[in-house]
Amino acid sequence: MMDTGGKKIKIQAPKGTKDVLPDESYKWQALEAALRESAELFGYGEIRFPVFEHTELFLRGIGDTTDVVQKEMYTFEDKGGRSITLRPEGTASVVRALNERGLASQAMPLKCYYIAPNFRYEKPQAGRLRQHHQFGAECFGAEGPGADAELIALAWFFLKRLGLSDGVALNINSIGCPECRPVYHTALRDYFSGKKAEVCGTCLDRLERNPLRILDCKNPDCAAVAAGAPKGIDYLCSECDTHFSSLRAELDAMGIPYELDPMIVRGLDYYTRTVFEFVCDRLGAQKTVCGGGRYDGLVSELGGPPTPALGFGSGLERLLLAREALGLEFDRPEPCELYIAALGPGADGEAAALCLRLRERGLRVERDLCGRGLKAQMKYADKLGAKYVIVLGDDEIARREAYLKRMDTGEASPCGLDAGEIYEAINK
RNA sequence: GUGGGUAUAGCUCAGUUGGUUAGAGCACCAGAUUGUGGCUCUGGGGGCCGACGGUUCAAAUCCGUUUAUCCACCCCA
Repeated sequence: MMDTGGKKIKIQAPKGTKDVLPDESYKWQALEAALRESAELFGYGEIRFPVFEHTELFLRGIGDTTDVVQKEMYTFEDKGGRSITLRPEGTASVVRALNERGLASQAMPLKCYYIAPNFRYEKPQAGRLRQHHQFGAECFGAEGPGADAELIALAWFFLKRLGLSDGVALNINSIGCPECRPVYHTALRDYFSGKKAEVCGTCLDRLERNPLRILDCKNPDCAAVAAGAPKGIDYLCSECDTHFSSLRAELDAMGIPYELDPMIVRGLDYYTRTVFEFVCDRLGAQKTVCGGGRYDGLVSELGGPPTPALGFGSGLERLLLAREALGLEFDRPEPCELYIAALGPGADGEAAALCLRLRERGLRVERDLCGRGLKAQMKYADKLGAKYVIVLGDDEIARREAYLKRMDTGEASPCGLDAGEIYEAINK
């Protein structure tokens, strides 16, 4: 709320954005800590990159026929006349950054992760925002199915660590490579061309642009037609087929449960071979909590050396929603350990100094900053969950001694007004 | 971009067939014999009833428009 010439107007957060205030940020911190630890256990190092990029990067990287590029990007011209876009997803930026640094000279495999905001001009709904945050992991230089298995294992690992393994299911598919996919596309086109009357308008459009997407249409009529469509798995070339079955064997060996889902089609054009998603069915319509796959062609598409690669993205907001749906809570932050109630202006300096000395020793200490009376300060200390309280008045300062009161039992014992002594008394 | 629901205090919501100065609970602040929290009691601050326009003697209430929000489609994390 701000006052502009007598009229109060409310300025609210832009559509599709969310604030995280201190009473909730501990959840984000705990979530992020779990994600970072998981990534690092798997040998992934953090990468940081800008929030905006040249628009061209996403046009080439994501594919200019995708919905993300066609209608969801925050694109603008900067003062230098460059076309700039707020990053709608992380993979293109990672590839760009690594190419720029000379990917070919890096030790392979190169594994990195990020936790970063993405921006898409969408119509918000449950689990879908215009600014959302993703945990992403990308692995470069590993062609074999072991990399796919390890990446999926990482996703499985952090989801389990977050307590979501029971609420989440893994679906995998292989959409083939530039060798075998055209064969399948042709088969799909042949199939759907004979059924044009039975599918919806957008699917007719998809038939031209990307017939794979028809398989994913939620329209019941289209789904019925799609059910009889040729299966991509039957058209994989022998290399892709071997890759996919080896991946499944490794997942089986690790005991990671999954379903084969021929309907999985990722909406980003760069995927090849393995695609997968973890879905939480307690989550409403936007229930994919982690999705990714292999993108062997992207690095060279963006000007780098031909490099096999794969990765996933996982939405932090959805992870938090999933935990909430399952009734899981995060530990609250440590409460205040000591509250110093100062009485009268003479005590303020003493209280300020004690607070600083004790904070230097690593203690969470608070004191009155609002000029409140003793009773109000005690109430506030209680609200903070303070474990101890010291009342500092002229008397105590003159005697250099005060009572250290335990808030849970109410008992108080004398304690000298010395940071060291107070610290010892609290930590004994 | 398409469709539906909802807009009253910081939060959760009441508000009778249109009728005086718009309510409760929680939260916040201050008191209940001068320096000690939780329980209880009392009091207080805080809303132009989302915004604009219309009908009416009279609108939080009826009508229209708009904005926001929620949910679904599309797409995605």
